Amino acid sequence: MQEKYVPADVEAAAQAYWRETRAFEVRPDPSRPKYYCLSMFPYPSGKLHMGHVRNYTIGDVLARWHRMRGYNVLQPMGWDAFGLPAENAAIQNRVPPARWTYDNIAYMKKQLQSLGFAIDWSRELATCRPDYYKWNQWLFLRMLERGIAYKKTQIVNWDPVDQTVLANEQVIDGRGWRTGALVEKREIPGYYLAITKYAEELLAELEKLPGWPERVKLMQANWIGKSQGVRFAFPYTLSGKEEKLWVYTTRADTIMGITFVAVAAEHPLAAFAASRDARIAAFVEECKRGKVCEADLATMEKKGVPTGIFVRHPLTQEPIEVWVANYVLMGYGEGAVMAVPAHDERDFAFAQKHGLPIKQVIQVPGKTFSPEAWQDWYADKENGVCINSGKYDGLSHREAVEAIAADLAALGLGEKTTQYRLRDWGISRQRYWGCPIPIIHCPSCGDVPVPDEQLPVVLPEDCVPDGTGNPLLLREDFLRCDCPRCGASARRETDTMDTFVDSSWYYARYAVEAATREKNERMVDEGTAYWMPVDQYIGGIEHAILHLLYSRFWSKVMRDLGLVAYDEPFANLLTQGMVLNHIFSRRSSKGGIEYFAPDEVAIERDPDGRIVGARLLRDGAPVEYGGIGTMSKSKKNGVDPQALIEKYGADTARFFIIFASPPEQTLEWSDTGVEGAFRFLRRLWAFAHQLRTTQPSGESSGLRREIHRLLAQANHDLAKTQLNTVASACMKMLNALEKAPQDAHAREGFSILLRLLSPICPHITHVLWRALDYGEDILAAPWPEADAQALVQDEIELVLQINGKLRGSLRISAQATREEIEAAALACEPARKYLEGRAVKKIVIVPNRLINLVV
RNA sequence: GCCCGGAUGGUGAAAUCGGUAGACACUAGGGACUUAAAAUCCCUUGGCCCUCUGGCCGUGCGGGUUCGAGUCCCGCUCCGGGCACCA
Repeated sequence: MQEKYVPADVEAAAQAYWRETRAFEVRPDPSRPKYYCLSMFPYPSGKLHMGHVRNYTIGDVLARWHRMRGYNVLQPMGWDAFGLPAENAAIQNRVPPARWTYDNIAYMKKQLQSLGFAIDWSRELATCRPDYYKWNQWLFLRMLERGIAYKKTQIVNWDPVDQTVLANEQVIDGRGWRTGALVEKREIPGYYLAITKYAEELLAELEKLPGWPERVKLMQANWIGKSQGVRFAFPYTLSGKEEKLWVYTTRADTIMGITFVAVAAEHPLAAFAASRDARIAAFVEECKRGKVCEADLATMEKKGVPTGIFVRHPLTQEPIEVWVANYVLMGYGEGAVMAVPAHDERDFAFAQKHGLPIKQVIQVPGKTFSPEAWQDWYADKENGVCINSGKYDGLSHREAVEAIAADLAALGLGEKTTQYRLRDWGISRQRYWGCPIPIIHCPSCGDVPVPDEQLPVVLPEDCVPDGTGNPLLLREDFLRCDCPRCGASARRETDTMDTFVDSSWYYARYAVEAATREKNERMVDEGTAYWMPVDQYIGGIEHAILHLLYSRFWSKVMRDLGLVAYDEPFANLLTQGMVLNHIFSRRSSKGGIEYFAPDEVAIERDPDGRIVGARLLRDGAPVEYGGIGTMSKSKKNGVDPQALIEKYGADTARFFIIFASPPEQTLEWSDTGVEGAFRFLRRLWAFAHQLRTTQPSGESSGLRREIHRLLAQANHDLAKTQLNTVASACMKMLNALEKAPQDAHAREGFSILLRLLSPICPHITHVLWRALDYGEDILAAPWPEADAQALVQDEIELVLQINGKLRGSLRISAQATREEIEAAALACEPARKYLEGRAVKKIVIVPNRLINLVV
């Protein structure tokens, strides 16, 4: 073995060995437990960034650890290859998205390989390949047959200059990113997937996922947003006709406090009012400005106009005016709400602004109501009782809801219902670089599904979008086709699918057998049945809701079609914290935003070290500081790990990112400390070199006890995926080995250290394992377990507290009884000093830890 | 605005069930080795006080529970993630 640690040589040797032995290509094997370890596949944006390195290193540590513990481990990799950035790149460089994407994949694959991940590359897939997206189309057609996929109108962001639909991300301060034009809302048709049909199951089965973080389950539950309430109608007469205005509320107990009704701008009643009143029409028009996004709607100033239309209170017959308000969402409930200003904060703000009456109908004992200012107790469901509500006075929230629902039902004007916040999933995108929706538009037959035998509908790969709309609209060779039903000439649908469709089932596809992939006559197979569900899924917390919920939904649809047997795709989930970096930007002349990498700017700080501004190094002019945020290509704040790998090697990069912080925690990027990781590996190498050439002498149980103590701790930490302290344990082991005399236990200790470290730093440990003749392949070595015998101690140290304050410590036999400990504590020097003869009232003993004397 | 997290030295962090706060590292300072540099090794490194033994304070802020709180409870502040067309 070489005297000096040269990472490039070590890593080349280890990687060559894995390649030659096909170390990570796996097949189903019923004789061993399986472990499907999956990291979220990357979008091929160009280069890896530190978030990827973190994600895949965490996954690789878990994969290698399980493999050494005897599991049959599958760890695949692929590419989430459709998406907007490829079109942006095309606009900028006039390169077809396909070429840009494939080039990026090739480069990023090399980067991943240089990091030495234990990936079965024979299963690699890219979602932009027809052999993959064929099955998106096939499953979409099955959903269409079952009424799970359907067509309706959707509201999109419209750029009136480019005549194109914009993503929320492309709308900056209400304007199109390229044109600077004011964005409008526009209604267009699109396909939806009825995820709401699965709302109840998606919610209920969260409880069957003990391996998921509580916070993710909580976020999903809130997103699904199940509520029990009452759907009821306000009758009204319009142009001589009896009509009903339906609303939904969870606070039927406040029904006697209604002082107005508010409808969304898109509500039919608003449209009717607008048709006869220019002021209302202008307001409805105003509501169309701005982008389609909940955050924008929620932070908007609450505005509204009265319609002059009155409905009747269903219980009192009192006339109630209908308002059009911008805070009512058409997509939730009925697009209309009863307004009870006294007990709903938004209604309160709206009523105050427009001088509408505020009528208190709930009282919490001991509180005083004032219409002047909102107080949180006004919305209290737990402690309130009805007042000013006639026969309902004195009833609690629950009692009043029951009574009022019953009365409304008796009148035929309402019923108790369950409502979900979750909306159906709109999958149509008016974009080129995505999976074509397999529909043909026939002038006589209408929308006709593409027959299965014509799948896949292949996307032409040579288009170059220019930002002015979907280039497929110009491709006659793609557009023209024959109607499968009547044979007449027809046109293909040009909308493509949301990229979340691609990522909703890729994990099941990785698992199929090679033969199935080659023939491509089945979406999934027995390989899927063997490997699924994923035993450990690892990915960013930013996917806590959408991607994970869509994947759960898609799995359930596949199950109901008899394709798979599992209910849930991911048994255990590790949500990796984001890797953050500073964001710098500047307005472009057109009103768009241009981002700059942190190394392109000079940062200015105030005396407290806070960043107050920055200047672009190129031109010296100021740029705006946008705080810190997740590393992304679009914000140009990603850090390419390449330089790190080239300078220190993959093992150092891997060790450093694992050591830097626990996996679930957000990490503000800084490479301070990389040197320390590298120094550790160099010391490891030097120690191995020296261990090879020295004869052991003497016997010291101290070292063995220390190594096994650290091992027990590290195994405990591994089980809860707290990997940073496993890295620390490795450092502590090396410190202990270096300090101890080279006794008979040094070789055992070092073999434990190598195995414990190998999932994190697989290259150096592979090479040292062989160099020290521990065996042929460290991957085949058994995972080390702590020897309980080695941990036994005769004497322990107890902390002495007096009134909870640390006052000293005492050494005592590990077998000492409670009485012996108490006697020893009372007799020791610090106790006598601090007690000063005062009587001890109480003695608290925490076994093996401390004794606290309370006086 | 709504939902979900986070905050511990100059820095990344540790503290397993409410029980010794700051393990392990980084940075900085001092020293050894060296012609020199690199590398390596040793020492110091939360703040304040003290001649020493040692003492007091300290886990974002303000309260509370407890023999004992970084950890539990209540109320805030700031930062991050998500909000359905970024992925």
